[in-house]
Amino acid sequence: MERLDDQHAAWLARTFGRTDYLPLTREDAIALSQAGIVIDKYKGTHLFKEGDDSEAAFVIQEGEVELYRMSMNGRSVVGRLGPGAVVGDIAMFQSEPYLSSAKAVTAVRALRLEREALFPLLLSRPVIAMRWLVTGLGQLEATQRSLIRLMNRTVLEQVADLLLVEQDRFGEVRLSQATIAELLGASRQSVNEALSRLKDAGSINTGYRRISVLNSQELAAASSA
Amino acid sequence: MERLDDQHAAWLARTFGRTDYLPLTREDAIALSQAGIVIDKYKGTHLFKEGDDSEAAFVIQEGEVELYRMSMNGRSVVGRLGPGAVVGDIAMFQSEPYLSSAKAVTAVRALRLEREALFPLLLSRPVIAMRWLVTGLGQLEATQRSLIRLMNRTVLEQVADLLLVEQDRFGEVRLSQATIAELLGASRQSVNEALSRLKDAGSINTGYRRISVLNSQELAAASSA
DNA sequence: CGACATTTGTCATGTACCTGACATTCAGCT
DNA sequence: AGCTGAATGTCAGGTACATGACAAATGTCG
Repeated sequence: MERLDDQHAAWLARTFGRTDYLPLTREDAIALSQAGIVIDKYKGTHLFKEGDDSEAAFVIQEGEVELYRMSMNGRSVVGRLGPGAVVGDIAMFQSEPYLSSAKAVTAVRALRLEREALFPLLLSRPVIAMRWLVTGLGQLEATQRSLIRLMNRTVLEQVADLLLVEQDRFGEVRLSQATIAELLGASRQSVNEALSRLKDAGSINTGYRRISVLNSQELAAASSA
Repeated sequence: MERLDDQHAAWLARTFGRTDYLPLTREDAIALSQAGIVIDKYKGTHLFKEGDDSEAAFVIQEGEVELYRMSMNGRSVVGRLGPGAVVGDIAMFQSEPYLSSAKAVTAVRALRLEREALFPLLLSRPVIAMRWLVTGLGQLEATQRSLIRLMNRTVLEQVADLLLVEQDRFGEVRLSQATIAELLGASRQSVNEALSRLKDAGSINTGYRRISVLNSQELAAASSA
């Protein structure tokens, strides 16, 4: 059990709000991991839903979570979050119901932190509080980027920008065109057309649920960032 | 001088990341106000510009600040922030240059906190760190709302939503149509048309640089939130 | 008070994008 | 292998919105 804790703590120190200037001590990391419980969610299930009482926040450890909100005109995806990110904290700190839903798009493992356990922890462990702050501000930055991506831009430019941001270290983006369309609030047809054009220009290559970036320079130019 | 400090401290306790569950002691508030210096900015001047080295963060005390980014297609406004809000912290915590510009749209008074002073303060005063976190998450929430407002919505719906969020306690919004258009990333003409329609429907009244909300219910319906 | 700047109201034209519909291709499963 | 659901590719028609160009109204300042 001790060994498992250590492993978990090391993981947290590496990924949760990672900064070079805020080292997380072993004690800190263990305190964090012991303040919550690890939960597993199957693909497609919800961590929480819009309107639920915000009892807990979640630190994602494995998998990907989609934050979205429903409205009369369908779903609006606010963001997709991976390991190291925090979800559900906004509503919890504001003592209001969750304002968006969080769904596991893959199998997800997360650390669930109840309000009652988290607050004392943050107040007694400043480094954890700072790290939490850093992850939050990281999300704020990403959301600002999404905003900018949408404003004053054609679908072609939006797609180019999204591909640049979303590509992994192999230059690949593993999303269906329908998903990309949802992230951008555009129609799948428009995304398809944009991708075709980028492909014709030689900037990318497309496949089934896979897009590979061939020329970042050209893409950046096409995004008119 | 003591009295001035007290006054300042009381102000900070009231407005900065205000929560009912995290009381800011007088010592905390004074420590915060003494960690930085108060600066004044004339209308139209910049607190910082995109690309500048991120040396400091600012807590707005009076006035309004506009956060925006330039691109090939013109300005994209990320947000407008008033008293109690924090700007410039994202870049500072990430040790990167500012990624957006902050301009005073009115005369602005702000508390300027250098990186070197702020970090020790946050690490030694957990309540301040938590409050900082709360303001950050509040901004994240507002930005998510902006995102949702833009996605899958017509200009009419966007305008209706904006008016609901932006109205003061007298039901008034003091923005020019051009400014609203910029906030939404739409054209002034479209905003004008949307406002005309809402006015015809009796939901609002319009004047020079002023819009008064007459019927929030109808507006909410028109926003299809 | 009158001159000027800002803001609002309205038109005409072009186009990017959405909706809906359908054929084709791909991946996973038995 | 063959079947099935999911994802991609493509077309036609309609529309919301951008752009550009003015006129009218409102505020501001000498």
